[in-house]
Amino acid sequence: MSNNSIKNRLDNQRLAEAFKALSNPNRLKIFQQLMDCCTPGTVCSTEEVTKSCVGDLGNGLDIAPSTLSHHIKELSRAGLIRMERRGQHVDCWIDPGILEQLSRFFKGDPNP
Amino acid sequence: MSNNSIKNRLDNQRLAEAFKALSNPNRLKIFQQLMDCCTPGTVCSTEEVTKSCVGDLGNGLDIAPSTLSHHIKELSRAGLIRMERRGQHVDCWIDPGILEQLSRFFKGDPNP
DNA sequence: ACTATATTTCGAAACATGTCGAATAATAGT
DNA sequence: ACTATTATTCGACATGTTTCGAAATATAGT
Repeated sequence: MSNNSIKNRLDNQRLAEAFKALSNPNRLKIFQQLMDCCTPGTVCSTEEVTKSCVGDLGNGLDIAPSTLSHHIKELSRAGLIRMERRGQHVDCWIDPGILEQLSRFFKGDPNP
Repeated sequence: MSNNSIKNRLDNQRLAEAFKALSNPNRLKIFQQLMDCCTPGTVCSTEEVTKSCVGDLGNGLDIAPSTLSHHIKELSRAGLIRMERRGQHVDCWIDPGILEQLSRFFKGDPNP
């Protein structure tokens, strides 16, 4: 079976990694915060808000900065979010397309 | 935000557990097999097929029966699948509604 | 009762994860 | 250069997960 025929399709391994990234309550909260504040492909901080996404995403989580950094890196390695340095800060946003792909997986679509 | 806080934490917890259940490649394969063979709410084995779902779900996974049993229990504890004994076998099927709920989560719909 | 098949429970070993604090790097503004 | 802010890396420790094999349980058919 050529289950990799379509490039955009998430195979078993990549899917499992995405779910693993979301399996930690703190990481899931970070992801949800990004879902709330960022439309896919758009950087979280607008022009007038110069705060860093990384720092902001720790609000209400009660974890050390090193732990926050680690979680965000995990989300990035799993392909769920993107990050880019912007001065002192590092902006984060949800990978464009990943929400659609994961949503379709649970619909049982043969072409996620 | 005060009563939402508790509600969100519970939702967050339950969601994280669902994703954790799907974070293991073998468990994900089991779940996908159930997605393929079972429509939600319908027992996998039809009248003429008297095979057990639990035993069948181990096909092609190369894991010990005890490991398979453990994984299926995890999927059940996470609320992703249902199981019921039927004679010697234990039938498994996907929890009706869970696919819709998870699909909607990634669409950002405000839905329990 | 005995046997065969299907599934679960238990104990254990190897490995992975979440978390922290301390140290380090990157950048901006004095 | 110095300092402040932000974010990352590192080492460490406690806890959790994956997996197995052996033993136990459940059920059906003889």
